Order: sequence, then structure tokens, then C-alpha cells
Amino acid sequence: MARYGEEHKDATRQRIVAAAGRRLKAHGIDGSGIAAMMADAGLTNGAFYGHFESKDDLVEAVIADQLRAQAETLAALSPGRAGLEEFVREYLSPHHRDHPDAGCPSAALLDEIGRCATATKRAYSTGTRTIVDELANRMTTVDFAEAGRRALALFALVVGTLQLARAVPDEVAADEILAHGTASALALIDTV
Amino acid sequence: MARYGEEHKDATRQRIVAAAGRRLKAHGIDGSGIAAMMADAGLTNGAFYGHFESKDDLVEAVIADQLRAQAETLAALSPGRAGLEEFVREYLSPHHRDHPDAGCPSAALLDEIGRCATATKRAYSTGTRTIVDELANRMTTVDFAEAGRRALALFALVVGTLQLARAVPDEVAADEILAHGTASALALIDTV
DNA sequence: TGTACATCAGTGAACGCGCGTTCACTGATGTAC
DNA sequence: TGTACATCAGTGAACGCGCGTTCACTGATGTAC
Repeated sequence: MARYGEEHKDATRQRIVAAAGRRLKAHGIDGSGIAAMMADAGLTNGAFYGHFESKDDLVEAVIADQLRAQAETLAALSPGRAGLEEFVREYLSPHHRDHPDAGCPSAALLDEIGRCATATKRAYSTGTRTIVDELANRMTTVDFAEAGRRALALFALVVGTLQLARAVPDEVAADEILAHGTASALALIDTV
Repeated sequence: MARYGEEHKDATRQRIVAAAGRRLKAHGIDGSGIAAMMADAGLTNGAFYGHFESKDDLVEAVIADQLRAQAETLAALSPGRAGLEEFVREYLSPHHRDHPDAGCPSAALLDEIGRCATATKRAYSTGTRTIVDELANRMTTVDFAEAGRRALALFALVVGTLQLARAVPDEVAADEILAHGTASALALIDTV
């Protein structure tokens, strides 16, 4: 098969990035092999290097793609404080806890990203700044700088809380962590 | 070499656990091979299965050991709120960010622990409860339940913030994340 | 006190396997005539 | 309209390597005589 228009190869690349995003978030970076990610995308391992220079290159593309999508989701929430509450309740829901493959890339991969190459960290850094800005814009705080600080704390809080809930084997205890985390996150938003 | 007292084998096991703790926190669980961890402990790969049933078994022992040590460090801090501030400032320091191998196991490994076997998660869950309790006991809040909730939020916040700081390649930006996180964590402690 | 022996923590080579990566090849397509 | 050809996305086997795990062996030691 060949001789398609340019858009065909782009579409395939995007299919690989999407499939890899799911697998990476479910099994971690070191836990996801190229052959498996390609099979998820309906391809064989050999086709990989026609689309990416290396596994690192794919991971970088996935991180950027995932954060872009997350920023778009945030942008689509209700305006102002209501959107923040929607975000917190969905983020710290049992459903999100139980489906890391479809969820936040930071909760699934953040400590591993900290061990990645600089280019990957750069992609992460850029993408996350957009997300935190999106949260900051909805903060009702008067002070602009304070809104940014608080948005950063909110993001770190929900990421840490979701990771904790996923690392606790007892579902009831994990539910409690999510409920307490939600209360704390809403308190953080509303503190004057 | 052989025919030592019981304490020799225990000491060797502990040496492996300590060395593995450092390597696991530096390179992740999937990123740390048994041969390398044994070499760190001054042994060869073959000796491993005289001490542990499997890699999973070692990881579980390491998690338990790391959290026990962290709880002891917390217990040794100044009593009350002063101890909490010491904790936050050390935890969110550039030094801690730059030395994951000697630092908090949660910041280094939490998302990977979420993908581990139930036994490992159980060890994590138990160990972390002790740590959060230690923080809660220092909270100046009147309400006992509220102290626990706030301690959990404090822990999730510092873990998430440190992971973020490690995932950002620009040192100045990472320093800023740590400074903002410290301010937010102290605000969380002191909010009435 | 001196020697033979049993113990067992540790050695190091080997196992099958999956990893990231390379590469000669395939075959469906759009284009040229 | 029909045929020959160039293109190139994708195939699938192979590369060396490190993984977790197994196992026959080593050799320093404490004990028995």
C-alpha cells in the first residue's frame, strides 16, 4: 500500500500517537514496548521508524498530544469557578482513578517524565503551563500572581491525590482519599 | 563464605534493600534490573533469590522500608506546626528535587506503584497511612477528622509539586514551582 | 591443638524472552504514455 | 481506455542486548572428633 496523499501518513501517525498514549498511561513508559503500541494502532513494529526517530521521539509526541487534548477539555468547561469545580469532581472521580489509560497523563506518568530526556521534559513543561494557565484564568482571586500560584497548587494537589488513590488497594480507602481530596481542592479554590 | 550467624544474612538482605531503594528511586521500577541492584549492594545476580522470592517481593520490601524510614524522619522533626514547616521546606527544596535516589519514595515512584501487584500496594498503603498520621498529629486544627484530611492534602500537594518540579527542564522554572508550592503548603497548614 | 567434614551464602554461566532498532522486501496505488 | 512503471507505507525477520529467573558449583566457616 502506498501512494496516498500526505494526509494518509499524518492520519496514521496520529493513530499511533493516540494508541501509544493509551498504552503508555496504562503501563508506563518503560512498561510499553514499541511492538505492542504499533499492534494497538493496527500496524507491525517495522513501520514505526517511518513515523518516529526513536521511542523517545514518540514519547515526546505523545506527551505533547495528551497535554494539548487535556488543555482543550479544560477550555470547554463552564467559565469561572463552576468550571474549576467540574474539573475537580471529574478529576478526582472513581471513574478517572479506574481508567488511567483514558485519563490525565500527569497522574499516570509524572514521576517517569521526571526521568526522561530534556526534549520530553520540555514538551511536558510547555503543555502543563497551558493547563495551569487555563485553571488560573478561572480562579476568582483578585491578585493575578496569586491565581497562578493557586492554580499550580490545585493541579499538584489533584495529581498527587489521584496517584495516591491509585496506589491504595482497598477501594473504600481509595474512595475516601478521592472524597477528601475533592473537599480540600474545593477549599483551596474558595479560600479568600 | 558461609556459616555466619543469623545476623549476617539479615544484614546482607538489608544492604540489598537499601541499595535497591536508591536505584529504584533514581531509575524507576521497570528501569532497575536485578543484576544492577545486586551489584550496587556488592553482590552478583545469583545471590538474589537466596534473599527474595522475586523482583516484586524485593520491591514490596523496599517500599515498606522506605516508608518506615520516612516516618521515622518525620517523627524526629520539631513538635507541632514547626515540624510541619521544617518538613515542607526540606521536602520542596532544590536539593530534594535534585536527589531523588535519597528522597521521598512517593515522589519518585508513586505512579508506578499504582501499577504494581496488590501486595506492593498494600505495603505502600500501610506505610503512607503512618506518614499522613504523623503529619496530622502536628496539625493545629481543632477538629481531628479535619486534621487528617488536611494532612492528606498536604502530602498529596508536596508529592505532586516535587514531581512537577522534577519534570520541568528549566531550573529557574523548577525553582519557582518549588517556591510557590512551599507557599501554598504553608498556607494550607495555617488556614483556619 | 589439629584435622575432616557439613553447612550454606554467594558465584557466574545459562535459560527463554522481549526489548529498541535495522533492513531487504512487498504490493497497492497514482502517473505517464 | 489500457498498460508499464515508479513510489513508498507497511511487513516481518533479524540484530545484539539486558531482562528475570534457575542451578550446579565454590569455598570460607563453625563444629565434631
